[in-house]
Amino acid sequence: MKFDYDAQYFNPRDVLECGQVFRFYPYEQGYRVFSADKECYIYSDGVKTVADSEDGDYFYNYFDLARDYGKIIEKAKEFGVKVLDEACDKARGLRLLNQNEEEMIFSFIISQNNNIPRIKGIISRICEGVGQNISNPRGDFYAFPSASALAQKDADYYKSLGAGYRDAFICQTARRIADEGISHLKDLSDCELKRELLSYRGIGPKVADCISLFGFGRRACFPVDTWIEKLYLEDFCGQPADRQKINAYFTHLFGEYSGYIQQYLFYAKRSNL
DNA sequence: CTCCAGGCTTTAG
DNA sequence: CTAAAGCATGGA
Repeated sequence: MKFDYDAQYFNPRDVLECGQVFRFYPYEQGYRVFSADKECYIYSDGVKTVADSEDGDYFYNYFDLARDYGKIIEKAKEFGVKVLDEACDKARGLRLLNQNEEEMIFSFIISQNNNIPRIKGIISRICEGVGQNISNPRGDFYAFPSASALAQKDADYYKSLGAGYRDAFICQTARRIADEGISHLKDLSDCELKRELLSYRGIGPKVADCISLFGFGRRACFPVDTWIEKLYLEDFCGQPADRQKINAYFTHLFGEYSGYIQQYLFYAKRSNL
C-alpha cells in the first residue's frame, strides 16, 4: 500500500533525524524505516511525501498523519517565544511518531548518557542478534525483539554488543516485561504511567518521559536531557537548576503542547538548523 | 590526553 | 532529604 501527504508538514529528514527514532537508514530517494516487525519506505519530492509499506494502516498511524501539524505550529507560535518560532520554521516538516511501546522502553534505556549514532548501532546489533528475520521485497530486515526473546540473553551478551553498563538494565527490564507484559500501562494517567515506568531498572525521569511521549502518545511530556538543559540556560535565560525543575518550568509553560514543542526545540538546537 | 553523549543507580553527607 | 561519584563506550 502506498499513500502520499503534503510534504510541507511531513519531511522525512525532519521526522527521522530529530532524535525520536533509531531504526532507519537512507534508501534510494528517501529512507527505510522500521518499527517493531514492520517496514516502510518514505521519500519526498518536496511537494508530496510518499509512504510505501505492506502495513499501510500501521504506518499511517505511526506517522501521526491524522493530526494537523499546521495547527500545532500555529499554537506553538502563540506562546510568542522567538527561539520556538524559529525552530518551528526550520523544522516545519517534523511530526511526532506513534512508536511501539516495548521498542521505546528498551531503546531509551539504551539512550541514557549516550549519543545517537552509538544508540543506533547498539539497537541495530540487538535486532540482528535477537530479532526475527523478516522477508521483504526491498530486502530482508530484522524485527525489534520481543521482551521474552530479549530475556533469553544474559548481561554479558548485551555488553558484547556494546551496550556498556546498560547491559543489566536491559536484562532486568526484559525479564520483568516478559513476566508481566505491559498492557496494564496503557490505561494509566500520564502521572501514574511515569511513576510505574520509574520502577523499572534503567528508567529515570528523562527516559520515562521519552517512553511516555514517543511510545504511549503522551504529548504533555517534556523530556529534559543535556541539550534541553543547554537550551534552558542559553535561550530561555534560565539559571542552573536540576532537571526536575526545568521539566516543571516547560510543562507548565507549554501544557498539552509540551511534547511537540520539546521536539521542535530539541531538533533545532541539536542539529543547528 | 580530556570531554561529552536524548542519565540512572548507588552512596555519601 | 540533596549532592556527587561511578558507570561502558566511542567520537571529537
